[in-house]
Amino acid sequence: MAEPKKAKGPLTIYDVANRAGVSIASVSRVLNGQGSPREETRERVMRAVRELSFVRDGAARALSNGLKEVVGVIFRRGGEQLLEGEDESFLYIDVINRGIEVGAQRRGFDLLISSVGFHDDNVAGRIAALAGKADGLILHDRMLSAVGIARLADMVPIVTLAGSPTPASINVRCDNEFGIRALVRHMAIDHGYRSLGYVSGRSDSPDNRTRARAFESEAAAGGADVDVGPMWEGNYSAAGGANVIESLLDAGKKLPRAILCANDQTALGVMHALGRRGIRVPEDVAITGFDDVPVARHLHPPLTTIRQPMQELGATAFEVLYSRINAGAGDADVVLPVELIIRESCGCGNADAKEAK
Amino acid sequence: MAEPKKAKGPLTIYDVANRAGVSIASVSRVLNGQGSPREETRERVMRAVRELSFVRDGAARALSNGLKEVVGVIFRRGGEQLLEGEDESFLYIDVINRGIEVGAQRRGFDLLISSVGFHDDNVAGRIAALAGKADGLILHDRMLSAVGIARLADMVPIVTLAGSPTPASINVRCDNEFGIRALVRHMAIDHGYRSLGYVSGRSDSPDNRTRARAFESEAAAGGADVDVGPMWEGNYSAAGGANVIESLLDAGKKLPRAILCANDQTALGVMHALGRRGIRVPEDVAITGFDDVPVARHLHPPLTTIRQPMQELGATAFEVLYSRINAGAGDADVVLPVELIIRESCGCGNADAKEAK
DNA sequence: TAGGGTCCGGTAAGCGCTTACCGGTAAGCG
DNA sequence: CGCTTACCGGTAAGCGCTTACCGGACCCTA
Repeated sequence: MAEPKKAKGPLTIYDVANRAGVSIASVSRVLNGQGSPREETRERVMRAVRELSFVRDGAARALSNGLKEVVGVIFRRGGEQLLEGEDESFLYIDVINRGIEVGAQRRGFDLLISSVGFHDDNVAGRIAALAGKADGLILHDRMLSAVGIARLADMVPIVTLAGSPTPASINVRCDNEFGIRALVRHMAIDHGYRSLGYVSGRSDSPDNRTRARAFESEAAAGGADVDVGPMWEGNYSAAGGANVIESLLDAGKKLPRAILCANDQTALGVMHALGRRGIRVPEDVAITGFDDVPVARHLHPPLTTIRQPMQELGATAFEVLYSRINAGAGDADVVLPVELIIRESCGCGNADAKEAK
Repeated sequence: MAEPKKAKGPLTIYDVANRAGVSIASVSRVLNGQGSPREETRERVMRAVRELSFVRDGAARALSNGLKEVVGVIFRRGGEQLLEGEDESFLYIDVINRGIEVGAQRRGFDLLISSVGFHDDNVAGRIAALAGKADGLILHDRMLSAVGIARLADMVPIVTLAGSPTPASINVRCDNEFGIRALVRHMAIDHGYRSLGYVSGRSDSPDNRTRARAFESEAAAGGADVDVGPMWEGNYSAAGGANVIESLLDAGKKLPRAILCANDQTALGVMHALGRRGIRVPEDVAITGFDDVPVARHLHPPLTTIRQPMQELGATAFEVLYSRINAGAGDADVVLPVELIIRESCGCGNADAKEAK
């Protein structure tokens, strides 16, 4: 009864070596494709591995190699409402994360994800813990201040998404400026709307600041009237967008002919609020979004928006990080192109033909 | 120039010990809250940690502790179209994953995620690799056969989602049967529809089989006519749902008064197809979904469906896995309750009042 | 003041793997 | 037939951390 079957306990490379009648070094070499083991040796090892269904322990490999083959991704989750099925913020981040994952897979990396709640204290601690488990980190928008990033950065390589580059980190984003300008031109020139509004995102978001600035500058260039100001401040959420409309209307303001929204979620909220007040889209007020999240095409009317290549954004973020991990250099600010997606909320006729799959 | 600042290279516990003038054991003890270090010792260690912004290496800890504090999640991603912004399957899995993540966080675990494409070979290899990096695995629907699971299971603890329990693994799912029966009753009894159809999901999915069976049995109990058969076979995707309708119509079949769909995605496709043929929902044909993904409420008309507590499903899956990891036992089949969400696609009047946030 | 009990904190082993290094065997050559 | 060269494969060190074990310092009691 001392050793009838096995000592159990997770298998190690020693068990495999025993079974195959070789040394652990040989097992390791075969498994890594290093050196040039004799054909017979390889066979025996592989057979033993198969028979025992052995898998090397990732932690031990990481420790020995100095490479975990894991990248951490960290982002904020909605709010308290998370558990009530709220959809805020869901899509956008998840789509990007999938892009990261696809990119990572190509290099044999896996994604370690971790979210923090809006009111979490000790965000830095959570991030640091993640850093210890990964070879590099990808931070979504607004996770950490520049100094926070700097401190982190001499622990592990950092890439931020939709943030701003810092001396210590690389940033990946889409061409916000081009997108907004295209939207403004479509509204002001193609449709001839003379009054425009912009429902902003969170005011501390770099993406949002760029968008707002581009909006004002392009609208001015087009000679359109512009509505901005504190009443137009949203927060990237549907509720935020709805609020802006509600308070504008409650204050007796007249809405502009067309409203650009900081992102699709906001546009969704805006359209809901408009609907509740009996204001028609696009007949009374034209609406546009930004992002082209999957749901955008299912809204009523389908949302005209800017498509961010979200998957690619993620994949690129990973690739950039990967080369950093391997001591590679590269640009500090990577910008991906966007595309104008015309549907109906801007006032264009039924675009089903173009949208049909 | 031999050691002006530091030898660089990632910090270790030795660097901290040096700086604090104590031994590595003390550093470790302070960091883990083990033993009872003198106040002064604790202070010095903490200060050194802060000054160096030191973070323990996760791999080394994992190796030493025999606990990685990581759970792996694996799922299939859509298809080739992934990169074209297709939304198939997105929501459902992502929402569950977030639930897992929230649950994991409570225990100090992180999520290691990995997807496999539909046509990937070597799925087992990918899963095994993941297993090596995690303390346990959560598998989404249809990742592995029962024998595959059995083999995996003596490597790490396994929990499946929406699958079937096996001797070696635990399964977590929602109460499909109850949900479908509630839907059928609502359609057959409350609305009095006498002919019903069911557009199925993938035929190899346990969830789908249960739903189909419940549909037939409850419809029979209600004395309604039932349309089933090979022409009604979908695959959980919007395209699949649309196809069913197209081919039914092309074959000159008459549609039943109400159609239940295996999930919301399918319902979405069905509604699109119906719309293209000029068939009104719910006036001509009533439609229902299953899942209540976030987009369901934004469809036209808003979709009547069954709400799965998706976040909770995920959180529960984690919790179950966690207790397994800690040698705990527990039920092999965990079932969570569902809820009937009545909106308008079933023929009920505008339900905005109930749905308004 | 000596013996015994408490606490702290240091030393060192070991977690499972990779790999530098080295010794042994076989093949090649003169 | 003896020596060189090549090629495998084994031994052991070390990755960064946790913790069992042990010894020293200090305090209390007799």
